[in-house]
Amino acid sequence: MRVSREQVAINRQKILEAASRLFRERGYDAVTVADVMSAAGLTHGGFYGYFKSKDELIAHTLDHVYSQGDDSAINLSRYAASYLSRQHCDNVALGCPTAALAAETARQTPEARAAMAAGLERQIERFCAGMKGNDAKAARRAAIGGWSAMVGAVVLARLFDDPALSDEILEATRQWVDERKSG
Amino acid sequence: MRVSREQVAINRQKILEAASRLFRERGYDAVTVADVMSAAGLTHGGFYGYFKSKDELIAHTLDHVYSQGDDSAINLSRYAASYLSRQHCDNVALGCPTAALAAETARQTPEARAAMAAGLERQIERFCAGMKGNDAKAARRAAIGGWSAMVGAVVLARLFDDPALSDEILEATRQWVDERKSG
DNA sequence: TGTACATCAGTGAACGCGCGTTCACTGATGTAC
DNA sequence: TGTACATCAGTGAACGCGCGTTCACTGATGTAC
Repeated sequence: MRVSREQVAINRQKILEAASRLFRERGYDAVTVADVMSAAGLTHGGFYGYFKSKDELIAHTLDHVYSQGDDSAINLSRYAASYLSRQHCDNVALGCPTAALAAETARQTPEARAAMAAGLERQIERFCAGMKGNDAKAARRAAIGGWSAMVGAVVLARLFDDPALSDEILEATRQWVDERKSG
Repeated sequence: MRVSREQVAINRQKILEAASRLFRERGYDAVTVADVMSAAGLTHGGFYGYFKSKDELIAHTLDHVYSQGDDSAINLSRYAASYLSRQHCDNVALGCPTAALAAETARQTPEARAAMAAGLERQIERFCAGMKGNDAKAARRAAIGGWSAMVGAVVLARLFDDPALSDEILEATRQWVDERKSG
């Protein structure tokens, strides 16, 4: 059952979207090619018409997810407020791919690593662009330090079953990042 | 070939040590029971005399690795200096299990999650105990914020193939944590 | 515009492999006398 | 202390399952006239 070129393009996006959600939620290894195709409304056999291998899917999914959005400046404090929220912490599947997958991605193919590394560089640039003050070096330090703290805090907060402790990690880091900015 | 009780205790430690190294290095899924047993100098069949399942090994390994060391106070800045070093960043296998495995552990069994969560709580307590100043709340915030930043920075730094960028993440975060402390 | 044919996206069975786990067996250890 | 036997840690073959991947086939799409 051949489908139209248009549908092929749509299906490719569906596969990437499904993969992006599932990988964040369960990690690369726990998600099968059949899971992804099924979530995209297709059967597993068709997968290899779109990608050469599961490894290629992983790299393309990272390219895809980090290519969304623009390169506009981001205000660190404002970003931290939503990044370090319970909502984001609970929503792994649609949340930050870095917080969900960074450590695992470091063990994937060079292509996957490169895709995420490129996304991170862009993210840091956007934070830098959103910094106030005229000391460029200090701004970059604050961008990197703040971003590290956010990613680390969400990773740690997701480990606690006790919501009080989990919230404390998020809230303490949010305040700490803010204090730092005004210090 | 039965072995002595003493040897059994030694072998158990060897299995846990091997698992702890391999899991950090490759992640839980990429390490097989046979890999662990082989690294411990045994064959895979004997595994189930020590643990009920691979999942139980994961939880016990986390218990094991987080139970090493005492509950003494840690100075955040001093700790950051070694934690955010190239040496630690490069040595995943013997480095911080939190940086290597936190996100993946959040998707493991409740027992594994609990083991790591308990380790994190203890770690935060040790940082709190090492804080100067008499504002307990601010100390705790600094302990949590600093620890989040350290974990996040190592996770991010490990993604970059370019050592200059990787070093920048580590160094910027180290300075940022230090600035914060003196602010 | 219609028709005939080539193309090829999608299907689902099948393959091979490696994994976690089980098990019959071996032989050294531990125990009872 | 020595001897005889029971115990059980370790071995490696085997099992069943699920995975990534392949493939023959189907039938709708795209193309050429």
